[in-house]
Amino acid sequence: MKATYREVKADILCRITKGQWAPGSLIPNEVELAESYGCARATVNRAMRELADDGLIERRRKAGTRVRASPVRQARFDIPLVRSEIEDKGAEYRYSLVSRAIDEAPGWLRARLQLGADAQALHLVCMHYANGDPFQHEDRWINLEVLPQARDADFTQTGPNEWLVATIPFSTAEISFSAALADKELADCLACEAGAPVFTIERATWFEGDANTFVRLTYRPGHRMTTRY
Amino acid sequence: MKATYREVKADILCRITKGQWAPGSLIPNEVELAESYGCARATVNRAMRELADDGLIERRRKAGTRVRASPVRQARFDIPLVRSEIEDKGAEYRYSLVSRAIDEAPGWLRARLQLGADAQALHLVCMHYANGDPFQHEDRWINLEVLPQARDADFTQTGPNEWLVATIPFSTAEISFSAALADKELADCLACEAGAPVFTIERATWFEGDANTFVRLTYRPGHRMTTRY
DNA sequence: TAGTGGTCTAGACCACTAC
DNA sequence: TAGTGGTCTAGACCACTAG
Repeated sequence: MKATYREVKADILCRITKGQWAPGSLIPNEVELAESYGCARATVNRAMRELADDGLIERRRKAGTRVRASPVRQARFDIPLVRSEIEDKGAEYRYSLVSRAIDEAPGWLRARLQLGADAQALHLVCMHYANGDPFQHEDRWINLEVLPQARDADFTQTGPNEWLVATIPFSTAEISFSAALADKELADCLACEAGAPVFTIERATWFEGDANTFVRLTYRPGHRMTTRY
Repeated sequence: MKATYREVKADILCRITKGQWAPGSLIPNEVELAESYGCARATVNRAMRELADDGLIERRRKAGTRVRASPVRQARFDIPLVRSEIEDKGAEYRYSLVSRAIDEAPGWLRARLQLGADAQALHLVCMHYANGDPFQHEDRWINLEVLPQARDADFTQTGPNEWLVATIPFSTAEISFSAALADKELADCLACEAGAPVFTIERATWFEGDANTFVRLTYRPGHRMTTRY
């Protein structure tokens, strides 16, 4: 009795996993549960809301709450700065600038970021090392129309990622994961063979409607992103 | 005045993105915010709690609430059933069983799932098609010690995924994304060339401490997982 | 030890929607 | 239109922890 919302949540979860409340079936309403747990309705509400957020149950006004027929599995990944990713493993982080150039944004980039016809972009290629071993290759474009100060920033000592995090408070992003082949240049940087399969993350970010940067991060062969739920 | 928690959340988010509250800086406490928004403290609390869940702020009792210095970017992916993934695109789903065998679990699988030395496993290879085109290759192992009924299940018409979802109410999982090369067999199934880079998802699931299944899902070349935040 | 967030309550009103 | 979840309130007490 006098259960906390955590206890209520755990108990409901338990009943679902044990099969007591089968997939698709209706769960008692909040008032009934509050009575049976001896707590306030708000407490049950919070427990149920979190379960709904976790994708385990489905709630609809008037229709009540049901156990999801096929639970929506959600994987949640943290996308840290490379520096933290490496240092958290206890490895030593090193950064290096491979190349820097200012150019008109190529067509595919203009399309992807919805840029104007003659948009100027800063193109950086960088490498991130863990204990001296190639860890991640970074191919970055920065929109100079929106971030003209990037032109004068020094990217020889620290990566553009850290500069951007400090410069842009927050932004929305589109992120995608895929597999690619290492071409000759990438293979040289990552110290692997050309034709090796590599895991890549692409991310485009916008701030107040304007695209400010696009980056393709390529990990050394064999890299995995792992999570639990 | 009389703001809802959504309005409070939006306003705080706005102040952070606009740079009014810089990364690392202290945010007014709940009581102060409640007064300035003209709402109850619980309303501010809910807004702040959600922002903390989203990784934008950090809260500690007594120390107060701060804007995260480097926001933990979190990407959330839905991992749907392949069937839904395909049908949601408006494509026609088709399933096909490639092979079925019962064997001792190989060493790597026993290690990965912490199985006993002579564990029996059902090994299934399946294909999922979208509008007739190869979409996903499924290489699945089911632990027969825990799920002996899988031995008699019919996997010629529907995939093991749907059977498992119906059989196991809920389970914990470890999921990982990586890149691989298509070998000859995979290439034949996916109608691509051997040596093509492919995106793979591996998932192991446990129910009450016992591993019940391991699956490697391989998508056709060019597949992307995308999300926004 | 004092200040902050974490949680609970009892009650209220509202918004949606299945019937 | 009635039943269900969604949200807000004013107040209370508790748990943690920085100083």
